[in-house]
Amino acid sequence: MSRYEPSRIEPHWQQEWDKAGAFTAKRDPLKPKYYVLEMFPYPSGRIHMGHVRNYTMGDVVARHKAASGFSVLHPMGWDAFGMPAENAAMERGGHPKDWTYGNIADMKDQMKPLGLSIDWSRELATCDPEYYGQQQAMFIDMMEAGLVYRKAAVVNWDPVDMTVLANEQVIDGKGWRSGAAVERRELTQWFFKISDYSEELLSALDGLTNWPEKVRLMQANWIGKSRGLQFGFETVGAPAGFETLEVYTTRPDTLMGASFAAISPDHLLAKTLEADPKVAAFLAEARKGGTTAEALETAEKIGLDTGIRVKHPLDSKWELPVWIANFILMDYGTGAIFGCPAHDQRDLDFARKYGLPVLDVFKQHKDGPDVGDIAFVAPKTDVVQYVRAINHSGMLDAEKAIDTAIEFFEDNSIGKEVTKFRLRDWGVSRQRYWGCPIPVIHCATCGVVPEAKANLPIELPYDVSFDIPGNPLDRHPTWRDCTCPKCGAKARRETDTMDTFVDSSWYYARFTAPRATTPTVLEDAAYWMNVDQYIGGVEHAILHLLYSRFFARAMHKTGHLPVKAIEPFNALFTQGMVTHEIYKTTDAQGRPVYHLPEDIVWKDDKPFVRVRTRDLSIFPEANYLSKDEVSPGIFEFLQAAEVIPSAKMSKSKKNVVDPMNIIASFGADTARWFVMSDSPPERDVEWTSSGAEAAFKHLSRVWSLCDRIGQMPADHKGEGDTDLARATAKAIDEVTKGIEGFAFNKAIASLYAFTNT
RNA sequence: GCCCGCGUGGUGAAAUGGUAGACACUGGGGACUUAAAAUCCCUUGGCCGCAAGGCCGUGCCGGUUCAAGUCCGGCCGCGGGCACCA
Repeated sequence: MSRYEPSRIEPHWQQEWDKAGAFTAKRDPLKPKYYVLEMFPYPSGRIHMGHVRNYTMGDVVARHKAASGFSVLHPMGWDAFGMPAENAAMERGGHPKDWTYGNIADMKDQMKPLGLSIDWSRELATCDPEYYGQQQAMFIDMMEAGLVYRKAAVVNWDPVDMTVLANEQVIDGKGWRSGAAVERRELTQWFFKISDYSEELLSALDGLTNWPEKVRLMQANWIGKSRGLQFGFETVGAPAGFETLEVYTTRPDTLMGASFAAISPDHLLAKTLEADPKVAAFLAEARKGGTTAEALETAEKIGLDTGIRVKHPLDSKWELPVWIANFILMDYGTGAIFGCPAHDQRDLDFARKYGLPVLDVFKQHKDGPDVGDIAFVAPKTDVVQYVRAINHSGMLDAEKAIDTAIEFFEDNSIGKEVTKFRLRDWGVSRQRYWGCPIPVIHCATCGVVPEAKANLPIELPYDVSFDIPGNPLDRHPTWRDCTCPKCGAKARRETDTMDTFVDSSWYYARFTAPRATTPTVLEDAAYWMNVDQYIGGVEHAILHLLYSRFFARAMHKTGHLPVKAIEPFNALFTQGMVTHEIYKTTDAQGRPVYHLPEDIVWKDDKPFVRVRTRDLSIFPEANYLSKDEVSPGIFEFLQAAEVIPSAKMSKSKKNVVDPMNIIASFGADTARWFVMSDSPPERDVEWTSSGAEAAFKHLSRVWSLCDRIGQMPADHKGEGDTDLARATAKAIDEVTKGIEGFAFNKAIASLYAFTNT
């Protein structure tokens, strides 16, 4: 009888797999291929249970497919650029590069004992010049293909750190690091023309039948297609060049309820009027505050009457005032609207504040024309009674009324149907050091010129310092200074780097030929693409996946991917988090105090802190009290405690379970088994030490069971036992279905049932 | 505000429209042991009953069906996404 000793078995087999190159992906013309990919990690330095769950799912699929006769590609890499490395350099000194590569080495050491079937020969890090140099080559190709351009855009600017901040980095209108009030600034930035693909990225979602419905919906909403009418108001008293004012509306059926027109503070007309000090003062006021959702939400609606008038398109004697209003967005529609207060809440708020008329289009308000303070927005699917209609009368389906209105404008050549998308072009400029340098050069005579491909990669300089705010590339003269690849004159290198989402938008393609001297090798890409199964967190449902879908199309256009790979992920699975229950109270100073459930044992309805007799030391970071220290206070503590059953694991809550400790105590298979059991994989799973112990016990039982069978005489091994044969067949069937249907919890349950028989 | 998803024991959860609660955790009882740990066995939705057994149970109210956790309509609650997008 041997004992189940994972610490002896696991390293042994991991070495054997390594020696045999068991997981090295090979193009095999005799086998169907299968590409399984988990979203690659950011090298923070520590793996956590979420990683274990994510990679175990992929590993189960990869091993299942390999065993089913597929030639499997299951690679791993590092999403290695980004701000944390720079923050670490600023806070602790050192260099982002050293910090990142150190973390990669540490994390790889932690991942190895998990025994994943990964082809490590294809490992890549996005901060390798070998990787980002190819990204630069593609950037240049995309410039030539007209998919990249520069334009001025309004951004969140932190005046202390001297950098652009992402919206998520602005908290209450202040920079998250500096605490300085964020300004809206117009900067010239680089953009990818993702909006060229709005229609296609939207319609192709229908073909992604193996993606979660939820993700497809979120993407569809993000792309945000809408159909409407665009027309020009004839202006009265406007400056030269503004004889008409183009507006866009999705509700032309309410045009007879118009009572004003409004333009964005960023509208060209507003800027033209800025010579007027009153206008200038208003625009300054309107531009204050960040561009974040919160800032916009709490901002009060303010406006200024320009004195300009426009003629109603259906009645030239009817004139409407033109206002500049802070709630009109420049980058949607034409940056100008007609205001219909009765049937749009924003317009109503605005009209009430400035005393503008409110005209009801529908017969909604029996007691009179006043709609009060709540606008009536007729759902497009409703049949409504129009009292002020354009070219029809009485009851009509709102959708049809919109159609007839558009028809009327088109028939009279005074407007046309226009489809708009919410999706904006992707701004990729970052004023940061630790990212992929944008490979262009600013030349006094030639303008903006792409770097010559022969000069790639444009490597980041190592000798930089982070002791003063701002982008160190900006103040690195020998790196910045260069010669123009076109005319040979002295020129200046672009110091912006790319958004790290660019790095992760094509790594799946690079894995098919990770050492190639071109971004991809079409032959390899044609064999391995698409990713058959992609697995990762829902938090990437929109940005990463949308950018990747765009990038695959751009890579096809620039000749780096075959046409079959334009939709790169055949199937997507979004897995839930690993959470951990926690007891929370506050100490005398009001600071939160946390206790983990495994600290506490209930006995006769009284809790006391667990004293471990076995030296498992699963949670060395938790504060254990010895028996003598068990104070009566623990009872009061738990009485007052707030129980948070599914708290996300986080350092501040001290409820992080380090996979390394679990592996040390129970082995990797226990950790893997547990995170796959219990909860359906798309849902959060709650980590419990009892559950982990149960997983270990079960694996031990299986071990001793096999041991006993091994020692049985041949004629007692159960051959010919029809009940056993039936149970075996059932278990195989259920496990197969469980794996293929991403119901690992059910596969595991059926294995429990099998060993219980 | 708009869009989407989910409500099943003490807990995590199972259940092609067909015996609700598989499997696991926790709790209770027992065996082994000087004792404990480990291991094994029994039990564990609620109520009534000594028992055999019975009744009630999938958020709430209705509907379809021979049959509803599952399908349809309405409510309530929770969670997620988007949001001055005209």
